[in-house]
Amino acid sequence: MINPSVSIEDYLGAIYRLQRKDGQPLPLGDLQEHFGFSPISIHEMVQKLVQRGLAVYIPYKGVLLTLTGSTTAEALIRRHRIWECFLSNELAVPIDEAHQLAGDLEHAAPDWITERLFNHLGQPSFCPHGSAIDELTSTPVGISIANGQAGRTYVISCISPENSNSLQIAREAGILPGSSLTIIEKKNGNIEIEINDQKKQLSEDDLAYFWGMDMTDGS
Amino acid sequence: MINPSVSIEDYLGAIYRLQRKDGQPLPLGDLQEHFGFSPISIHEMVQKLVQRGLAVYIPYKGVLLTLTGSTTAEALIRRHRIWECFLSNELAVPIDEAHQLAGDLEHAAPDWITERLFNHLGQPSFCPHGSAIDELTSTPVGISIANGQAGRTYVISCISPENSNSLQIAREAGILPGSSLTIIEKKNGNIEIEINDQKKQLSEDDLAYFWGMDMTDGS
DNA sequence: ACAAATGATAAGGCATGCCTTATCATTTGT
DNA sequence: ACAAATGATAAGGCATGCCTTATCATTTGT
Repeated sequence: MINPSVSIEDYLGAIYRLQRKDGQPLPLGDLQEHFGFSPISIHEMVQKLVQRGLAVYIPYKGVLLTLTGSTTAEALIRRHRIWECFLSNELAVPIDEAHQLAGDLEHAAPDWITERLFNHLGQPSFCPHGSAIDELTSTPVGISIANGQAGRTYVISCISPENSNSLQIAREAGILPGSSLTIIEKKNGNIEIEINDQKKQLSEDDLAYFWGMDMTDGS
Repeated sequence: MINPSVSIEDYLGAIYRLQRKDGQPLPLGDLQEHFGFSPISIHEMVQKLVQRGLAVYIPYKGVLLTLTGSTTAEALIRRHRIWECFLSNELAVPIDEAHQLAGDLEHAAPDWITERLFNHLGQPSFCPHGSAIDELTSTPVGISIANGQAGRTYVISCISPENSNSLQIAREAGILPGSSLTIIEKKNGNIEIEINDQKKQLSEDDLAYFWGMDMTDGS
């Protein structure tokens, strides 16, 4: 409790990231999908969070973080994003690998070290995939590219939600915050885009991870 | 084995650092003193190293690392020292805290990341307490200050062996590699020194951790 | 409204890395 | 050479975070 274990921290982070903005409890099924553990293991760990006063569990509904849980999760995610900045900006690690490694480093480095790192990095505002470091709960800027219109060009603001899958897709497609992305054509679940002067086909589901602002002239 | 656990790595590192240069086995008592675990736990873990082909155990004598064990330990210690450089040089973390934190980070970051960090840092030759990064087995330069002579001035080359105790003493006394240290007087186990224009009293045992070269004029 | 789907929970298991207690073997000092 | 000190090892325990199997409760869709 005083020192949450790595597992406890991972659960806190997952709940924080997966939670609904409307304050509704997060179904355990969502956590199960996220971690790939058995429902019983998820249930056990949630009970531990409850015991430690980090979460509240409403049977048949889901989990909610308490204020303590939420605060702890925020500190964790802040550490996570600062490490991502370091790995990406200073060591040129691709964003999907940076995300994964930050998941280990965030547990190893205490807050005060991470704050020094934050200053060392020049107090960046955003992590490499575009999430804000100081306003964790801010919603993505613009619209999801899956909802974009053919013929329009969008400047990517962020990749959200941040997970191994979305960041791997981003790396493979070469789409980063700041990239200009043009929608060429949409047809039955697939979208043809132009990015970095290259034409690509991506599924609507994959493009839902990308958020951006319409930068087409006159719009 | 393919992925040694944190504990296994810690044992490898400890054995490598504590091992005799003459190739004699390291008594388990030394490991016990280092970790503060029970003799049985030490014995159990050593058996695990043996099972994994990382060490050889000679009953009533001690442990020896195999080639694999030695190589793995060297990679670990190299990672350790590179992280120490980062924490000390870039984030201005005191060397004793850097040592401790590096003990966590070394397990979290894989070799390839650490190599990028090494390059990012400008391929430093020495870690903050003066141990070589590329020649792990090199013996300290000069003599141990505990064996120094009154009236002589030494430039500190390194603090060895590197452990929480020695590095904490170094930080508290303000002694770092590169520091000039003058021995004022030696009397019954205590040594009076001048460092950074300040006079201090340290025990012979504590000063044994510091190594340096005699820089007195004309010597 | 009721069956089917989903969720909760009890019981028991496993690996890891620690622990204590107790017994037996070897080495060491005088 | 023999007692005392040290080391080895067996047996059993504990917390953590996973697992499977099985049973019971609630919610959901039609």
